[in-house]
Amino acid sequence: MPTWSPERESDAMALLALAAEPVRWRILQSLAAAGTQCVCELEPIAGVAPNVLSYHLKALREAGLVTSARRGRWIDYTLAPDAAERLERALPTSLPGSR
Amino acid sequence: MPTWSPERESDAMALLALAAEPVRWRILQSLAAAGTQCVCELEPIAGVAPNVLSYHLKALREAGLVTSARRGRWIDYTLAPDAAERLERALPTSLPGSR
DNA sequence: ATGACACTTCAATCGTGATCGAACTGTCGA
DNA sequence: TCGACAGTTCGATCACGATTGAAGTGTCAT
Repeated sequence: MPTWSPERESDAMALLALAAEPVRWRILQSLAAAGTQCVCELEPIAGVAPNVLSYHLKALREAGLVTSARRGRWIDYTLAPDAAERLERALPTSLPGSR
Repeated sequence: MPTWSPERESDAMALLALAAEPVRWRILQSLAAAGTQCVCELEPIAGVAPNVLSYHLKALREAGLVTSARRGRWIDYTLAPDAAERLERALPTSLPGSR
């Protein structure tokens, strides 16, 4: 079995669906640009209520696109190291040969 | 006016939403691999009824991701030349400086 | 000119995922 | 230990896009 497990098609679509949602798109973009940010910093960027933001952050977490760590009262979110690569590979136009 | 207009954020999300749908994802992937294909060739790949396929093809057409041309009874679909590039740029993790 | 074929369009229904409101957990300061 | 703060979770509702079924184009062969 390969050390690197290929993303299945359904995973690819799920990943793209995650990125296609406005709130999550902005979160990912902001994290990609700023590195690590706590939820309170993401809130104005996302432009939604805390519970809605939390809902989307959970989705991103469960997909492994972001990681979270508590720092006192706050919780910091960071883009997963392989997030960009996984998203690129999820595009239907990315040729399968090029990893 | 520029021949190439920058993709707005909302366009980026719309583009990703198009690619995130299973039927359209397969269409795009197949066209990216095979070049040009008529609807009857896409039908088994998409795995849906003709009218549903048509619905999705229309969405891709209106987004400029594919082009269509009638050839006798058949209609050929081709991936737009800039489709792959536009999709890559639509990812929230693609840095804005690199075009 | 008529029927078969290849595909599109339209109106109506259905499902899924995003949002809302409220309650809950965990952390810190006074 | 009490209250305020930072986030999360939960159940219910809503909205929107995908599907369905049927009717409508356009093209070719006979």
